[in-house]
Amino acid sequence: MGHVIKLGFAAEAIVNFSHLLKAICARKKTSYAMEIVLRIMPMFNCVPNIFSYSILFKGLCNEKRSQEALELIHIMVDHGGSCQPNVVSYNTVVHGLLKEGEAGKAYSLFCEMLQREILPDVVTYNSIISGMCKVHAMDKAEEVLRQMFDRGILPDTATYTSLIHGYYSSGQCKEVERVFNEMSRNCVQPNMITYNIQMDYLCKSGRCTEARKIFDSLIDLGQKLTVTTYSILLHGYALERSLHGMHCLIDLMVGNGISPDHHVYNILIFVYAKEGMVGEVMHIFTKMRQQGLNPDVVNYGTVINLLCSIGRMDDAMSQFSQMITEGLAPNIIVFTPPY
DNA sequence: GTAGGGTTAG
Repeated sequence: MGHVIKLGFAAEAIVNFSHLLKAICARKKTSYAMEIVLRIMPMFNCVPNIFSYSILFKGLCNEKRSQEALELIHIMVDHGGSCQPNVVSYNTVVHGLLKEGEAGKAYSLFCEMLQREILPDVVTYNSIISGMCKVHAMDKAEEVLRQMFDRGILPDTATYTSLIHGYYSSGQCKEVERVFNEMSRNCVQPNMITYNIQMDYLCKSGRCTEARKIFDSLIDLGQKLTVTTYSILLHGYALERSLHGMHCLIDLMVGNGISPDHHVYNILIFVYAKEGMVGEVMHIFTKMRQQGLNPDVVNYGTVINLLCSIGRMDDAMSQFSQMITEGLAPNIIVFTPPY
């Protein structure tokens, strides 16, 4: 901040402010970022631009404060200043509202952007389609897809990936096949995320072998796999209780230079818990700290759940206290273990 | 040199 102010030249400072705002929002201090945009920047004659505001919108939505983002959009419009929300601003807030289950408000905001003659683009439609797919309203999603074509906006990989995910999770595999065909007809290629969703479905349906075939073919094609892809297959092996498969896969992952993350550790904790190997669970749980990963609320939930299920309530309570000490907010799962 | 969408764990 001192550096930005010392520059004292607003035209250049504005981009530096963007980096600063982004970093502040990443630390979940969006209220502070708002204070900078609305009060401190003007104090230094540095007029916030549309990038500054977009960072705030995204920050608010990430903190589940999309309602406030919506209000800020309205303030900008009503105030009629030189910096007006654009398609990115609307997209960010529409997406945030949908993520918080506010489909009605998201739709109203979508209508507002049309009224202000801000044209929706492929990202706008993808957010809406993905929102529909998440609540398994597949007919509605297909309707929005048609609207999109009517407006001359072509679906891309993300559009089709949302539809594929939606059909898989509502158990309509026949439709998944149709979407894949439509994709290839329209020359839109599946990417890693599409394949991850397909592999996840196969693993959760007890078809790890088929998922593994896709996995291997991606490696053969020289695709850079991420920790997510490994996690999906690892979870598949965990469901099969194939500890051998899991260990081989982790060796492969580490050999390819990818470090285990919270998901990976949690799958390990979970599978050993299911096997009743409590000592091993606690060992993994402490090992993640040594690797510089602080357990998150899901990791604690898994361990507390295990300890309760075997009647070790004192140990469960001590893990619970530790979790609170580390500033983690317990959620409903932590409070509803199977005892 | 600064902003938006689709995937994984209890």
